[in-house]
Amino acid sequence: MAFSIGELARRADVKVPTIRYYEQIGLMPETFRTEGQQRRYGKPAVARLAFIRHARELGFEVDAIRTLLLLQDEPDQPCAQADQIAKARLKEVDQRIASLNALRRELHKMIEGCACGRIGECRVIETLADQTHSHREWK
Amino acid sequence: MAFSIGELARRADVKVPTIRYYEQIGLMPETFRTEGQQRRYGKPAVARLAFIRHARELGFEVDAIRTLLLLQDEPDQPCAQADQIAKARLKEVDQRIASLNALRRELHKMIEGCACGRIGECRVIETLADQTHSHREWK
DNA sequence: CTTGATCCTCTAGTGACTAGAGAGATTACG
DNA sequence: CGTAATCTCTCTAGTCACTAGAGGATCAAG
Repeated sequence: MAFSIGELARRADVKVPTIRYYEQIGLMPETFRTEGQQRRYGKPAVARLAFIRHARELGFEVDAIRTLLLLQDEPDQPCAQADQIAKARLKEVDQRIASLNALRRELHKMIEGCACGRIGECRVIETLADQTHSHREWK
Repeated sequence: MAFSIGELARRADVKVPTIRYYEQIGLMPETFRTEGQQRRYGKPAVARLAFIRHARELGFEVDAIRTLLLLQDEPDQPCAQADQIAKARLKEVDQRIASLNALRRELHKMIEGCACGRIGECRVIETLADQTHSHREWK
């Protein structure tokens, strides 16, 4: 039922020291320990940790992830902030999807054009450079 | 025609020391200088820098960006590697889009549900946690 | 030709890990 | 039960991609 930090690392595909680091900065809660002070975890820790990993891979900062986890941790809190946080994240997510789609199209074109031996007119830079300043105001 | 590093920073929306840093690590080419050793840039620098900024925002590592810029810099190189690089990036981009879409749906649901005063069943974690290990093998 | 903004280099600090040392805990086998 | 192999513990230091600051030079406007 309860497993070690190494097992958790394997299950969530995150390195052991990273887990300890996440505990230190408060992303993962402090967990219970054995007599000899070794950490033991249950299944929820796997989901939470896997979530953090994915969110990081998607480029969210730890602070943003913290707020997302807060929504999860306290589902009964009044909507005001939660709604605001969710909306801000949504906006960011939409922008990222749009940018990635633009890049996707360009890469696709490059691969297509590749059939004839040369990359040819490569417009990767223009694709991403020309997205007229989409400043995200939340941090 | 030629402008300063501060002007470049404004146009590409990147901080001045970051530009110098990019030059140092070879993402931005060394540029010409004034008598007094101050850097001067032309328009292409703006596009390149804006591209780097966007790519970084999308979570690409500097090394990945370097390879993308290489495609741009040498459009006549034989297809073999270029094609491979483009394909690897495309795969990654597709995965990111998929993950972001999943997160998007969840956030949307949360905001919808918010109308009635509570967040209720929040499944943000499950959304991103359950994406069965999508190891990217390129670095 | 001065003055204030901008630029130079260099060193050091930040966030988010990642690696390593040295010591203690746990588990698996005989 | 003993002991060897394999974790795990804490702590310090290193990495990557910036970011900030000191101390001084240069530039452009008046």
